[in-house]
Amino acid sequence: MAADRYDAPKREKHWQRVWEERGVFRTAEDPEKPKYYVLEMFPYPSGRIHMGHVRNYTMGDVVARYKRAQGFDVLHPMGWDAFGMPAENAAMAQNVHPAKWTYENIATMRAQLKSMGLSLDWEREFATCDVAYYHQQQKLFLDFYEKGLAYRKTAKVNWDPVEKTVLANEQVIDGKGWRSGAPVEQRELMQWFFRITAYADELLEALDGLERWPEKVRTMQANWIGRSEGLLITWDLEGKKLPKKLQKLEVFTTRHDTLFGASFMAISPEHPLTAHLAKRSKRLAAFVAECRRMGTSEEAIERAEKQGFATGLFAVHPLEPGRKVPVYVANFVLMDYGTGAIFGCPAHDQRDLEFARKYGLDVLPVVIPEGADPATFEIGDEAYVGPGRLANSDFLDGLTVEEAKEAMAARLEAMGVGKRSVNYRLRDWLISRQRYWGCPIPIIHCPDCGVVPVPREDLPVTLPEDVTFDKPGNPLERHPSWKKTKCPQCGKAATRETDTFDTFVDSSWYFARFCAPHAETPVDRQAADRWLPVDQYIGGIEHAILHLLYARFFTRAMKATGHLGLDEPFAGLFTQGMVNHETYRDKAGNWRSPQEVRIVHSEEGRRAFLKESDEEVTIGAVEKMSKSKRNTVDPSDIIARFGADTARWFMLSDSPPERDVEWTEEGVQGAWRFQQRVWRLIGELEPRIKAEAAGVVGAAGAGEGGGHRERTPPSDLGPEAEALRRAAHRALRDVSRDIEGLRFNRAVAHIHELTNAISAAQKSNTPGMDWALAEAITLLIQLLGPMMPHFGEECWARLNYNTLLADEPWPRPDPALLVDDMITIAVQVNGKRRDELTIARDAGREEVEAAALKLDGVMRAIGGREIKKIIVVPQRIVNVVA
RNA sequence: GCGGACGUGGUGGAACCGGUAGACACGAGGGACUUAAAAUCCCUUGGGGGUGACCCCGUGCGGGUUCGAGUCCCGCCGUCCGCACCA
Repeated sequence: MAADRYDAPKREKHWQRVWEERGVFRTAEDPEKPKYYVLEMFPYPSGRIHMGHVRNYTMGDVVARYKRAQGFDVLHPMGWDAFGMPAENAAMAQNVHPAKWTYENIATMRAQLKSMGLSLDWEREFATCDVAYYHQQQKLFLDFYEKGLAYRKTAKVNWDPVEKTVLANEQVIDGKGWRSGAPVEQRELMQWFFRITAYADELLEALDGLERWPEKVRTMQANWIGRSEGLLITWDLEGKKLPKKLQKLEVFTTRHDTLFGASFMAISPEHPLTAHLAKRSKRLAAFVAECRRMGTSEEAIERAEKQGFATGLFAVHPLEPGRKVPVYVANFVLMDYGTGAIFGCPAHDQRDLEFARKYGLDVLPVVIPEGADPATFEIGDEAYVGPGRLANSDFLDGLTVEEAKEAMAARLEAMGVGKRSVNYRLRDWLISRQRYWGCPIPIIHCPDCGVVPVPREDLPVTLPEDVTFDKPGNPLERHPSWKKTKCPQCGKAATRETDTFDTFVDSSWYFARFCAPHAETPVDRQAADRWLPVDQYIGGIEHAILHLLYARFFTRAMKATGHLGLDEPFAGLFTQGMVNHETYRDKAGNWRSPQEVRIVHSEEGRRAFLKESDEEVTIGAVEKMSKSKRNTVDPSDIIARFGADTARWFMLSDSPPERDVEWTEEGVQGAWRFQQRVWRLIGELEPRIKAEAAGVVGAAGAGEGGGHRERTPPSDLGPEAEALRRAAHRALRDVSRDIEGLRFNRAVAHIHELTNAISAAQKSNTPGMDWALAEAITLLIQLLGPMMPHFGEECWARLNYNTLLADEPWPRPDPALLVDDMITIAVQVNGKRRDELTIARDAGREEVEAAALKLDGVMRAIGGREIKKIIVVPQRIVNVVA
C-alpha cells in the first residue's frame, strides 16, 4: 500500500516546473478569444503568507483555471502592495533599510505563492514601491492636480509630539500615540487631498448597477457616502455686537418641517463664531479646550454627555420675528458636517431632547402621530421621530411631514433665508503622509511661485536611499539635501514636498496597470479597454469601504484625465470570510500554538494536551488567526507535510466561501485522505480502463484543438454502466454550475459524490462498465483539476493522456444523460410524506394519481376516509387531501 | 441607537421558484483485516417509541398564510458584522 501513496510535495514541484517551462499561464493576448480578468487583492509583503492568502488565492485560482478551460483568454496577475509603515517600523527596530526589508519579504512570499501552484502570469508582476510603478503614479497625480481633483488645504491631524509624526486614527489609543505613549495633539497642517466628494453622488448612484457585488458592501458604501437632502437656513443673531460676517448663522437641517418646534441653536466648538466669542470669554475658551481634549479620544466621545455653553446670543426665528432662541456652543455639534451649526428641536430629535432637558429648554411637539390628540400629546424621555401630521406650526398645520418639508422649503426659499441643499457624510480623501516609505508627491514649494508641480520630464521624483531611522520624524524632512531643489518656474532655491502618498493611492489603480505593466504611460489605453473591468475581484471584507471606494473614485478620475474609458473597475466582487482556529491556553494562562498541542477525543469530548509535558490545556474560542493568540498555522508547514493541493482542497471544502472557515487538523487530514483515495482508485482501475484505451483514454487523449472531446460509448452499455454515466454527467453539470457561482464547498461535495459513485460501480463487472468507469474517472480528474491542479496533472498523466490537464478544454455534459426517464417523487397524505412513487417522467396526471393511490403507505394513511382533493405537481410531488 | 446578515444533528454545512429536511464532510460507535497499531474496507449515527413492517416529534421561540413552510408574513429571543452625536 505504502508504495501506492501519492507523494504530493515532490510531485507538486515537478508540475510547477513543467507549467513554468511551457509558459502555460502566460496571458495569451488572443483577441479571438473572449477575455476574462480575475484578480485577487494583492498582498502586503509582511514577511510570509498566511492562511487568509491561501484561501483568497485558491478561490481566484479555481476561477482562473476554470475560465481558461472554458476557452477564455484569462488575465490573472499578481503584485505587491509594497509601501507602508511596517517597513519603516522594521527599519527602526532592526536597522534594516525599508527597501531591503520589503524586497526580501517579496522574494520569500513569491516563493511561497509559487509553491501553491497558482495559475498566475508572473511576467506581469510588480511592486508598488518599484520606481517604474510610482513614476506612473506621479504622472497620474499631476493629471489629477491639473483637473482640480487634487488640492491642498489645512486639516486637523493627530500629531505625536515625541515621534514628530502624524498618526492615523487607529494609531491613537486612549488619546495617546500607540508607539510613544505620549498624549496626541490636534494640529492644523497643510495637507494634500483628492476631491472624492466631487463624485459623491455618482459613486452612490452607480452602486445600483453593481449587480455582482454583495448587497452588504453596497449598503456599507452607501452609508459611508451618507447622502442627505435638506435645507440651509439663515438666522439673524442678536444680543451682542458682532462683526458683520458673523451676524448671520447658517444651519443645515433635514427636518425643516419642525422649524416651529425650535427652541435653541447650537454651534460647534470649532465654529468661527465660537472662536470669535472665546476671545472675550475665558470660560468659553476653557470649555472649548475641554471639548478638544475629549475630541482626541474616539472612545471618550462615544458616551460623553451633552454639554453646552450659553453664549448670551439669541437667534431670531425666521418665521416669527418676535421669537428668539438662545445660542449655545455644544460639544456634540461637528464642525465638518453641514455648517457646523444646528437648530435644536427637542420634541423630534433625541440629542436635542437630552440637551433641552439638561438646560431647561422648551419641548414643543409639532409632529403628532396619527390618532393622537395635538392638545394632549406630550414628549417624555423619547423624542418622537415617526410620521404624523404637523401641529402648532402655523401654515403647516395638518400637513404630513413630507408635505410640510416641501411647504417650508418653498416658503423659506421665497423669503431668501432658505436654500435646498444636499449634504454628504463622505469627506475628501486626505492623502498626505509624513513618512518616508511611500510614493513622493511630485510638487515643489517655491517662496515666490508657491506650489509648483514637478515638470513631467523631471519625473520620477525618487526616494533617497541614504536615510536614517534612528530619530523620530519624517526622514525625508531631515535628509540633508533631498528636498533642496530649484523652482522649475523661476529657478530660485525651492524645496520639495516631503509628504508621501497614503498607500491606498497605490492600490487604487494597480488593477489597471496589470493590463500593460511595462507601458511608458500609467495605463496602455488599448490594453485597458480590452481587459477592464475586472470580471471577478476577490478579497477580504475589510476593504469593503475604503479600498473599493477609492478604486471606484480613481477609475472615474482616470476617465476624466483620459487614462481609462469606464467608470466602474470591478464588475464582480466577492468577499471571502476569514480563516479561524481554536485557541489554547496553558495553566499559567499563556496562549499555546496548535503545533504545541495534541488533541485527544475522549468520552467527555475533545481535550487538548501539550506535546512536551502532557499538561492539559484549555480549549478556547475559535477566533481569527492572529499572532497575539498564537492560533496561526503556517501555510508552508502544511504544504511541506501534505502538499499545496491538500491545503487548497480543504480551504474550498468546508464552509461557504463568504463565511469564516475553521482550520482544523482533522479537516486537513480529511482532505489528504480524499486525495489518497482518488489516487488508490485510479491505481485499482488502471488495468480495467487501460483495456478500454481505444474507446476512451486513447481517443480522448488524441483530441486537439480546444473544442470539447466527443466520446462515443459502446452500444451495449448495461443499466449499471448507464447509471454511472448519469452520475458523472450530473456531477459535471453541478460542479460547473457551482464553480460558476463561486460555491466551492458545494462543488467539492459533488466531486465527493462522484467519487463514491465510482467506488461503488467499481465492484460491478456488467456490460460496458469498464468504459463507463474510464469516462467517469476522466471527468472526475477534470473536475478536481482547478482545485487540486498538481494532483490533477499527475492523475491525467497516469491515465495515459499525453496532454497537460491545464490545457484541456472543460468537458460538456451530454444533455441526454441529465434527464431520467423514470423519476421518484414523494407522495404525501395531508401534507405528510407517506410513500414514494417511481414513475415515468412524462406520466400524465391521471396516471400519477392512480399509481399514488395504490401505494401501501398511502392507503394506510387514508384509512378509508373520503378523498377530497389530489394535488399533483408534475415531477415534484403528490399530495392527497383526505 | 441606526443599518444589515444569520439562527438546521455532536461539528462544518446541503436543501433551486414553497414540494421526500439533514446531501457531502468531520467527529463518534460497532465490525473486518492485523501479533498489535496505523492505513484501508463494511455497517450505524437528529430525538423518542415498537420484535417488526412502521409510528410520533423535530430547522431559535410564539402565531399566521397554504393542500404543503427550514423557505413566505407578523411578533419575540439570540448571535455576528458595519456605522455610530452626520442635524
